[in-house]
Amino acid sequence: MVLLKNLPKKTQGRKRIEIKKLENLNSKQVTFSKRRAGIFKKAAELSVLCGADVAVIVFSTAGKVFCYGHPSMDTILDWYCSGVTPPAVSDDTAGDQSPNRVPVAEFNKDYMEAIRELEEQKKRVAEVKEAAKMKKVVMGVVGGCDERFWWEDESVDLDALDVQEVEHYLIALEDVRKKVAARFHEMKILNGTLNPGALPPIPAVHRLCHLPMMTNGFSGHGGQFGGGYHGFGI
Amino acid sequence: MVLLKNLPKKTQGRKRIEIKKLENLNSKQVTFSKRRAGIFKKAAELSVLCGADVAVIVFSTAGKVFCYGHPSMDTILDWYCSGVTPPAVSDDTAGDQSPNRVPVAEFNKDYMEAIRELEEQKKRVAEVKEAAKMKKVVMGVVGGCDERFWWEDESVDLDALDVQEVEHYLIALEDVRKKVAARFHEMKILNGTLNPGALPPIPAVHRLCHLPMMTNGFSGHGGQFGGGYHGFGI
DNA sequence: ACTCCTATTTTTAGTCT
DNA sequence: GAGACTAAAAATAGGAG
Repeated sequence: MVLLKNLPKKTQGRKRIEIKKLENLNSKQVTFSKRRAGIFKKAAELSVLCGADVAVIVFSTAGKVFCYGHPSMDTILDWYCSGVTPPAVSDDTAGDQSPNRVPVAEFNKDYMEAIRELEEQKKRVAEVKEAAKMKKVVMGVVGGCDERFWWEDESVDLDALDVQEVEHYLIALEDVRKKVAARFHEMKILNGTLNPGALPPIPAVHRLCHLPMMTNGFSGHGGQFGGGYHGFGI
Repeated sequence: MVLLKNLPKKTQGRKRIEIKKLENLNSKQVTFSKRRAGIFKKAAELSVLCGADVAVIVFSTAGKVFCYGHPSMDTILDWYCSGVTPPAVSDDTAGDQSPNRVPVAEFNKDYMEAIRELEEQKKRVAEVKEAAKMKKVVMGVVGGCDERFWWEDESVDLDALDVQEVEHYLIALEDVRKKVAARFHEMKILNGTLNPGALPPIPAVHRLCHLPMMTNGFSGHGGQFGGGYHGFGI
């Protein structure tokens, strides 16, 4: 048995609305923000819960773009556009047939694959080649292991590197930053605490779906952590 | 005053779940279906309510693809990928700045050149890998901090960190990146490669390629939900 | 535009068919 | 898998700061 008092209502609460174009500019903007955040959150949850890979792109009427992608926008669009079958997961359902794919446009599949492979190779070269140097420099900032190593004597001095080395270094570094940033964004989205536009965006990749030749792609598939998000206010 | 009888509950109703990978295959599939539908519905509602243009791509773990797009998948991806500016629309909200759109030039890297470069890189990879192995071996012998290159996916488990830790990590990284970027810029200037003041040091954070464009945002949706949808089982 | 609030609507986890 | 059902969880409209 519960006795319910007739308390005065503080707000009228949520109201049902019809799903039709909102005419009021302000409420349209507010709704856009709220629901956009809602969709990104749902997308992130879907990817975590079900191991699904998801991309969401939203254009506001003002033409501003917002997107979310796991493991990254780049990866999903690559898969989608190229018709490449994404890697199956171990606990995959058996008896899966080839995915029905919707080729977005004509493009050169071989070219895309070559580019992707090339970028991967480049990345590996850059990472491995600059490994020790990179670690040294980063350790200086991040701190951590204070052991001394054999390579510490050769002080990693940025001045000692040539332009190309520094550039490689920078590219690898940017890649790491992307991974961490992506993970950070995803965590915030899952957290529901995301403040759109407040954080540095994940650099997206140049890609053409319909044009004959593809991008030089700084491809760099966002990495295994994914979940990139960027946007710029409504 | 309301008297509530203690009726026997027919089901236990919805239960709270943690947002983490679902281990049970069946419930994962069911959840995938339900939530996927939920996201598509939300996307459609967003586009109707706010006149937004939206695309959603979902890959199941089985590699099957599902997507929704308004006005169409192709349109959204074209806009997103190419940076083409869609026609403006009267309905457009004021105050749109149509900011620095990055031209998508630089796209027609020649296929042959890409292949050739790929071969070159492949050759280098072998030797660089060898060098890396040696370094690792030496590191192992030296002992102490037995971590591998910290930025390798295996050695830094971002999933194991909480939001604050990742944020800290990110800040530190960004710091390093800035230093390297500054050095890079300086070198290029010294090199004569770059005219002083010509460009900001590192585009990283500004390197978005698909910058805001005007949407045509035509809301003359055929039905309540425009957009296309297709998909075929999990 | 963003945060906080709360009443209400909407979604969905679990179960059965 | 796909539907139907229920009750609890989550999202959100509207208002205030």
